[in-house]
Amino acid sequence: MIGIARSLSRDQEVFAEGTAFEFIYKVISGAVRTFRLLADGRRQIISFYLPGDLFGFEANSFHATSAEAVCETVIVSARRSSLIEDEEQRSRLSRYALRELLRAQDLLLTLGRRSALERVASFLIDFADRTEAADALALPMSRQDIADYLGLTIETVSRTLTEMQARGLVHIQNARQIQLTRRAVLTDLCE
Amino acid sequence: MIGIARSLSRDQEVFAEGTAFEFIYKVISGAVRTFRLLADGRRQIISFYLPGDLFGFEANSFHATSAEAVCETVIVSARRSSLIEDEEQRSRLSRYALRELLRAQDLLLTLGRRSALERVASFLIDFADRTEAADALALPMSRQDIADYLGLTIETVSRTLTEMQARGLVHIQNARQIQLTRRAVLTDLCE
DNA sequence: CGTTAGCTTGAGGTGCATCAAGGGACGTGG
DNA sequence: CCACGTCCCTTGATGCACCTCAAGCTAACG
Repeated sequence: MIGIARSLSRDQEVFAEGTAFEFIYKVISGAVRTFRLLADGRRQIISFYLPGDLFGFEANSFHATSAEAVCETVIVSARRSSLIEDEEQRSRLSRYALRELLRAQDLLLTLGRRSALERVASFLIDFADRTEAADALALPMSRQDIADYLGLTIETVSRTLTEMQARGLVHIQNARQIQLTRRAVLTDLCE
Repeated sequence: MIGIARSLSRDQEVFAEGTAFEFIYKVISGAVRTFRLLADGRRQIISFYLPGDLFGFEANSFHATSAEAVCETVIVSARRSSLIEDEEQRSRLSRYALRELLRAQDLLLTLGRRSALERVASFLIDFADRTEAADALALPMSRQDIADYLGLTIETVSRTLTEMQARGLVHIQNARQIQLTRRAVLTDLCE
C-alpha cells in the first residue's frame, strides 16, 4: 500500500461522516475508531481498527461514519482511485469488505441480544483474539469508547469490569491494562 | 443471474450457520431473513432480504448466519464459483458487500443507541424506503421477527406500534398492514 | 363454530441508565 | 519535591424503560 504516513494525536479526526470518500487508510500503529452520531449526541462506535487493519472504504461516494484516532496513531492512505485501477487490489478490498461485514454481524448479535456482562466479555475476547497478546491486554481506548462500542454507559462498563474481577475472571492492573485470568469462562459467556 | 428458481414455504431453511458457502441467492418474491443464535436460543435477525436483493455471500467458506424464508418465497441461486470466474460479477458482489455493510452499520446505531420508539420508527421508515410502497406497508414478517431484528421483545414492539397509532403516526389496519400517516414525524424520530 | 397461532394488553419485576460524589494517576507550577 | 488541578475512572443511590409473566383478543381455517 503506497501512501504517505501520517501521525495523529489522540482524538484527531481522519474523516468526517458525510465528506467525500477519496482515500482508504491502513493503521500502522495505535488505533482508530469509526462511529456514527445521533442528532442529540448519542454515539455508536462501529468499529475499532488496530495495526494492519484497513478502513475508510464505503459503498457510496461519501463516508457514512466519522473516523478518529483513539490514541497516538500512525496511518497511511491510498487514493480510492488506485483501487479501481488494479484488479488485484479490488479483489483484496472485496475480501476486506466481507470481513468487515462479518465483524459488524458479530456486533449486531452483541448489541441486540447480550447482557452487559456478556457484552464486555465479548469485547475482551475479541480484542484478545485480534492482538494475540496472550492474556495481557493493553487497551488503547477509554471506558467511554468501550461503552459507546457496546451500547452501554461508562458506569456500567466500569461496574461490569469490577464484577468480573470480583469473580476472578480478569485482573485490572490499571484502567488500560487488563489480564484475562480465566479466559475460558469469558469465552463461555459469549456462548 | 443464472440458476434454478426455488419455491420456499414459510420458515423453510435456505442455509444454516456453519454449513458450506456454495451458493449465493437472489430473492424473486417474498422475503428472507438471516439470523444468528446464542446457545440459549436468543435470536438476532441480521437482515431481511426483499425481492431483487442478493444474499448468502460470506467472508469465509462457511455461512456465518442461517437463512430462512419469512413467508412464501421464490429465490434463485448461483454457484459461488461462478462469481470467482467472472470479473464483472465479482465487482458487483463487492458493491453488494459494501451496501450490506452500510445497512449493518445503520442497524448497529439502532441497536446500540436508540429507544424502542426510535427503533420501530427506523424499521418502518427503512422498510418503506426499500419497498417504495408509498405509505401503505405490507409487512411479510411477524412481530417476533421485528422484535428479533430490533433487539426488543414482541410485547414491546406491539405496545410501541399501538402507541404510535395513538399518537397518529401510523394506522394499523391489521397486524401486517400498516399505513404511515405522519411519515415526517417518524423520520424525525430517526434523527 | 371450535381451534389455533399470532397479536395485544395488563401487572409487576429488573437490568441498566441517570444523577451524584468520591478516588487515583498524571502533569504543571511554585 | 510537593501542592494543585484535571481527566478519567469507580462507586453509590435512585429511577425508569423495557422485560417477564399472564391473560384476553382476533382472524384464519378446519
